[in-house]
Amino acid sequence: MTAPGEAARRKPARRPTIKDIARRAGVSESAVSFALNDRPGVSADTRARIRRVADELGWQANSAARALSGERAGCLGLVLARPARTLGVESFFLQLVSGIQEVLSARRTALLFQVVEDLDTECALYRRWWAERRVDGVLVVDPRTDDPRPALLADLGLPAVAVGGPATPEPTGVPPTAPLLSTVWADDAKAMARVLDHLHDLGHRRIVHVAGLPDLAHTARRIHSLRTTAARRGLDAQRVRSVTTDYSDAEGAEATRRLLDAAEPPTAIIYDNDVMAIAGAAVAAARGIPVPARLSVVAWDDSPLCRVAHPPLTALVRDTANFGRLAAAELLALLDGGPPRTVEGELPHLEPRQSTGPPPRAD
Amino acid sequence: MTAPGEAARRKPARRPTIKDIARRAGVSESAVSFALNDRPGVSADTRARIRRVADELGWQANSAARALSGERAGCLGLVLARPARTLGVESFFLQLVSGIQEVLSARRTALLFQVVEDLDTECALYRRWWAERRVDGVLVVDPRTDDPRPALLADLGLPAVAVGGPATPEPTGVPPTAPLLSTVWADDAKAMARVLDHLHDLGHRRIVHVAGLPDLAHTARRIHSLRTTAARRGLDAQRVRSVTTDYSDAEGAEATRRLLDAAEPPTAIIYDNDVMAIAGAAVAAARGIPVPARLSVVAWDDSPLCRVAHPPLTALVRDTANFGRLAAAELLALLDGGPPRTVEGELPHLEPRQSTGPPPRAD
DNA sequence: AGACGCTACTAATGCGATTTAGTAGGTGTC
DNA sequence: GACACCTACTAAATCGCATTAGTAGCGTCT
Repeated sequence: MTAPGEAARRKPARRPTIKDIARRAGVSESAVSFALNDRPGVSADTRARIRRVADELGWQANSAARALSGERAGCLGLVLARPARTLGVESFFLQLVSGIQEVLSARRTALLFQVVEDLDTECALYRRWWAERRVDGVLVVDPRTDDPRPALLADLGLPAVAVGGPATPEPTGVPPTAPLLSTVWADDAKAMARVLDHLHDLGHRRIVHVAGLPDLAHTARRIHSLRTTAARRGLDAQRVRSVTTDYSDAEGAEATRRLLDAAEPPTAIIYDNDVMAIAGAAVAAARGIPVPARLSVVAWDDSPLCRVAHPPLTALVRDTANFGRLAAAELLALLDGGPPRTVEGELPHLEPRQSTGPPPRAD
Repeated sequence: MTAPGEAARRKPARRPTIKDIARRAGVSESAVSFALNDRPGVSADTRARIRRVADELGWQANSAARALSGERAGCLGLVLARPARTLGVESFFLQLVSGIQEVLSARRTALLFQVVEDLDTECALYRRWWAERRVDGVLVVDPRTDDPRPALLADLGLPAVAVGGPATPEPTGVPPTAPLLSTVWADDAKAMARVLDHLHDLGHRRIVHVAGLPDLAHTARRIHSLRTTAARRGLDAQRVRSVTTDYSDAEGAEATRRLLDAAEPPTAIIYDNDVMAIAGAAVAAARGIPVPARLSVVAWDDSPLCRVAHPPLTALVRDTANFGRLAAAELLALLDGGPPRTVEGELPHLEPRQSTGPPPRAD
């Protein structure tokens, strides 16, 4: 009657605790804790013995117990706010995540990953994770021009790294609490200038940038850079400009159609992601417009697709996994008490392929 | 001197505990626990009052404390074992994950997601998660024909759902411990039969299946189905066959090149994913082989890319997010003490687009 | 009126670690 | 030899919640 669940299902192996180690090593639990956490208070001999026993038993700290007493959850969070519709073909996130985890796994830190529909849900999730003490910090992606997240996170005291750009250009007004927000970003402005230079040097004068979501910070930076670079080169703002989309293949194709139907169609188009670039190239192909003879195409972000496209697309290549590594390292540094920093990742470089060339003679 | 960290960094808001609620509601902590967990032992009035106070304080259970006392971590795990190289363009996983999380978030369950290099690391990770009590169960993807994971998980007593196919056809030998493994799968065999029927009806007699990794269970099922369906239809096994790849665009393209160079090139190719299909179509385009006039192309798994390709690719469409929902629901049922089950997801359906048509007359 | 049972609670214990406050035992000092 | 002092440990408290074992109060039955 008092029998412990000696039911049909055989009980799986019990997980060893420090108590088990203590008993087998003939010491107290505290000694075990000291030994396994590299704290002083145990002799080298005892420490070695305890370590050996722990290994024998295959002991691993119970993460819940550790989190409860030690303040640290040993877990970081990453939320991706994307309407399911645009959860399309993008290697970006898996690459980023794999880079992040390379760094985290070395530190035995787990990553909580969640896809949500919108920004509000994302914020609610941060609150919940904070209240539940589920994560020690978060990686914030897709920073926006007017972003509520840094303030929220500062308020909660949740350490964070903004991946992809300075979410807040400068702390404005009264800091609510000391923000623990680092930033890892790439110089989109300079990259855009390089692309424009490349096209301009080839002879293009009518260049359109099919941008992504307008309220993302990096989109704003790219648009701004296009404008200033064009001005610097004395290009006509009517002919060198940006149009915004939602990053989907559908809007990329639609924008391309509109552009090609215009009285003075562009001779080069820069797409803010690979999917739109492919979609755009397909539109051109469908209309019998040869690439690059009559239209040059550049994709921001490379992918296998750009390589297998016909013709292969000139692309801005960046090492996304490395970006993830950088971000993870920065967040860990923050958790270790380091100061918030702003770190610049590698500048994307232009990989010329067969989708760019000089514009048709008439232009 | 005894001042609590009244340091430079202002202390972030303290998270309320049940003790705070108990004090404010004038009851004991146990009463609060009962009230908030829908257990008997408190009157309706008191329960309501406690709930109100908890809401006011914005209380959320500390996940570590709950895990420590309540046995449940409130967290599930998903490991993706992929060499970084093939972490390419695939909407499959993000879609799957977003479906999974739709179900989980309703139950306040988090998802630990990790990308690793290989199967061994994946197994090690399961062990660690188990030892650390980090997860209550896991979702196993990419089941293989000879898969070590079911046995390991059964051994650990870690509930799991195999996503994408019966990892073990039937429990063979002595079951180590009662396995808690459910399966969610799609009938790849029937889907393959449909594809083959479609192509056969169009008149194709030389059909090649460019398959993915040969040791994945669903690849095996597709290959087997191709063979038996071909036999049933009286097709020549020399002319209707499968070749395997690693799913990458590079191998997809390479396989296509080899096939097209053969003495009797196929008139139709079925690719096991969208990336290879696009790469294959690009190879055909590069050789001036018109699709579908001289070569029909079918992609297994749809994506925006198939739609924007030129011509748009005929694809086997499946609702991946829904597959994720199904898997998550099954795992939760298992955690609630339900029996392991095998659930069949929706059959993928063929979406004919412009990449398939009758073979050239000569054939 | 006492035994009984039920409701609505409180007190105490445990989960598995970390951490603080002790406490033996040895060493050095004058 | 009394004292301080360090080393190497142990005992006990703690984290926040769940849970089990009480317990007080009240109505009911015989």
